[in-house]
Amino acid sequence: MTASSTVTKARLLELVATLGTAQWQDFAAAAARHGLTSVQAKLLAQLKGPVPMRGLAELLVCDASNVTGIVDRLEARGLVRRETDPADRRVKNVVATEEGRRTIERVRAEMQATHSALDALTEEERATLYTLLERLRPGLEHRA
Amino acid sequence: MTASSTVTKARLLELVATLGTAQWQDFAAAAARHGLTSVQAKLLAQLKGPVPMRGLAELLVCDASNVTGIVDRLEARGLVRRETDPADRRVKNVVATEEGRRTIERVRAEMQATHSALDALTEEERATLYTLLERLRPGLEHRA
DNA sequence: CATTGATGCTTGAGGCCATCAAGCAACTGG
DNA sequence: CCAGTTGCTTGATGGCCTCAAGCATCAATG
Repeated sequence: MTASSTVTKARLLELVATLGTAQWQDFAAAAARHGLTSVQAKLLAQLKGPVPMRGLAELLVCDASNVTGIVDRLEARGLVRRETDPADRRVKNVVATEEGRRTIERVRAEMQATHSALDALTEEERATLYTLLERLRPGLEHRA
Repeated sequence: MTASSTVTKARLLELVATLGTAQWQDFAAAAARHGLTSVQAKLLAQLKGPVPMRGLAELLVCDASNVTGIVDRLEARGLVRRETDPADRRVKNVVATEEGRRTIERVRAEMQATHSALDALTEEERATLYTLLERLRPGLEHRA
């Protein structure tokens, strides 16, 4: 049993990795069609409301100084805006402009490969998949 | 039903994305502990046998000229070797050295977050998850 | 053969991503 | 008011990535 379990686990791991990169490339390709790099699109996707630079660095798991450049480029295209926080003038809150929101929404809609992949499942199967994946989350996320 | 189905689909999509990036960061962190960038590790992971540069470019979905640099850096560290193909002297087959194989094997083993996440499922659940994910593959992969 | 074309790889220029160290501005506690 | 902390930016350095151009080799044709 240990043996067969190990095999299943290794294969499952590989499958998850394969699908993960396929979805990522689907996302990157959709973003590229709108002149965005994947990281720019990912940042834009996080902006449901105003988020300080520091918060973006944590969401993207990278250095804060890196965020400066990414936001610079998005701001230069008018997809994003910096607003200095009135309560603490050190922090700059980043908000998506109307065009930024429209753009990221289109990117999401244009992830055809991902959408068609999910369409291959019935609603019930999607629910099953969801609960299984939900159980994976704690193990994957409690890392720095 | 359309409405609830849509909600489930959007959430599922987001969950898949979240887990995908979490796993990728687990991989990147493990690679970094061995002084490898994520792309270098990913390339190394593809080398079950000799693979020509062109083939690596397809596997990594990037330009061939990019592979040159990545292999250069891996070769400089002795993790990989270029062998010119005897049948066609234009092609260089890349093979992992013994150290390269050992290194990537350690990286795989050290993906603690991923392993512990999978340990949260019973073997039966893993099997279910596997078949569900397997059904997603065709939709995700038949894109250029 | 010799030429023409295609294919595999590399090089160089240019741009983005990523980190680190250093710095400035603004808040905070005493 | 002053020392320390925090949020952001800048500059240096290096890796990733693409495109255009180039060299070497192979394959097909006359």
